[in-house]
Amino acid sequence: MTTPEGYDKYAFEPFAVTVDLAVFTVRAGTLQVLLVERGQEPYAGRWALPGGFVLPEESAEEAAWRELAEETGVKDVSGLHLEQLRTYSEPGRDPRMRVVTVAFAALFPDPPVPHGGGDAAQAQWLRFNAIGPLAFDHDRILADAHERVGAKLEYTCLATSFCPAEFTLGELQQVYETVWGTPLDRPNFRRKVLATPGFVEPVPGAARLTGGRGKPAALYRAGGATALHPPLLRPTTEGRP
Amino acid sequence: MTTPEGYDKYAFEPFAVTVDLAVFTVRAGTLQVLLVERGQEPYAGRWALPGGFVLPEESAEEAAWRELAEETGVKDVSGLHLEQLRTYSEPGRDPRMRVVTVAFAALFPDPPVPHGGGDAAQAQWLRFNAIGPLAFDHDRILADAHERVGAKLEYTCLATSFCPAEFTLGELQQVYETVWGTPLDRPNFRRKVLATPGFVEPVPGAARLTGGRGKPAALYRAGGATALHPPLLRPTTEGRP
DNA sequence: CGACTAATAGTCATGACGACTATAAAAGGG
DNA sequence: CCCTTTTATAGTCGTCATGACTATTAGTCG
Repeated sequence: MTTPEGYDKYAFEPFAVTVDLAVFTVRAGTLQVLLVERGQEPYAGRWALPGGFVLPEESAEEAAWRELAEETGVKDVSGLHLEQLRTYSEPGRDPRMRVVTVAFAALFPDPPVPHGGGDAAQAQWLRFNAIGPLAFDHDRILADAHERVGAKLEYTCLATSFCPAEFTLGELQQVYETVWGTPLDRPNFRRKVLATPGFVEPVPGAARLTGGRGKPAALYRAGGATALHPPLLRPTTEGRP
Repeated sequence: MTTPEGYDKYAFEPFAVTVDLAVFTVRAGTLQVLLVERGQEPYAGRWALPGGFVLPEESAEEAAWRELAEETGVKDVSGLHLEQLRTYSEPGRDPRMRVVTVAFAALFPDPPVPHGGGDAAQAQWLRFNAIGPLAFDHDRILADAHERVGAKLEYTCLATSFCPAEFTLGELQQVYETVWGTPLDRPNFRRKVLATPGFVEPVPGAARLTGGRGKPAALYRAGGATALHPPLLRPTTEGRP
């Protein structure tokens, strides 16, 4: 038996532990993912999820926050949404050695600049729909992350994490439509969002945003609620396992 | 930066990777958890979740299945529900060394015998409500597992995994009430379950079980569906984060 | 000024759900 | 043997959430 009683330095195999991040954003009605291009074998030239080793004195969560700041080039990433997805540990997932990775899903609200400074290997935003095969098992991780985010939009207020501090209901609806890939009825979406206490609250200054054509929309900001009761279910999705 | 490019044997700290299992069952209207008593320091004499090291040639899932069979003493554990919960990686969670654990939640349908054979350190079933402080961070893992199972009852057919192959609707309702700790209205529960296609299907032989007092109940078995649309929400739980 | 666009305000029928009441089929006690 | 207790099953009723629409308002663009 391999119970954790009386650890023997040689009773177990040491593994490398990494974190991998699936960072999403919604820009111009498209869902985008932060990716890095691999420079070395294996999978040289392929795109991969940003990530890195968990350091000796940090947890996987701390490593994920650190990587999130490093890869996006943003100093203050507090306030972003970051949650653990699951852990991928198949023995052959990295051909070089045994690597166990803790995957995270993160949301970037305000579309940041494509790629900032001088670092050539800086991460880039790519359209979720136009992503070819990724390195390692990152296709699966990304698919799992997408499914998780889509599911969480149903029963949490997560969608506001995709939006800037102040947003219109049209922008919020676009988040849902972009992540789910389904159009929603605008009046019904409005009614549902406004009927959920604490989901959004109107910006008091009677502020209105005049972006382009059409009637200017009222501005809202995220409310205090975190859960949606009852949930805002995806349409036409009958039996979803 | 700590990107996974060009692994150096000494660029990372090796961690021990374990699995920990929160195994639930419903027996006689009480929720019970499989626990082992620790014989050594640290936390000697305390109860802990069963678990063990991930072996060099197996994934965390395979390790969890192996541990599930070992700790319960049941040969064939296929068919049981086992799912990954999340990974706990705080540097100080094991005082001896750096251990990253992948936690799993499992369900045992038919209440197995309290503890089987000769092994003195065999795992035992304890009432969920009467569980003192566990070893390590297992209190938190157990709480997370309980919350996950309770949430999954809402929107999946998971409850049938707590029941034997053939069961009455009263038994199924007792699963919900036991895990959630809330009484449910029997006629409404019936209506909801029977109205969900594929949740349960009646046993064809017009079979009826006469257990004790009262009118005998019809027998059902699990249907083909896995998801519940719309979900069966917990009552009186307004804003749940 | 008028077409176009987008936001906002309704309407209406259906379905799901909570709170009940009523009936049926067994066991057990006098 | 009847009557009470117990549990399963059937049905009712009002409310609320929702999907599918239609209508109105307030701006830009030509």
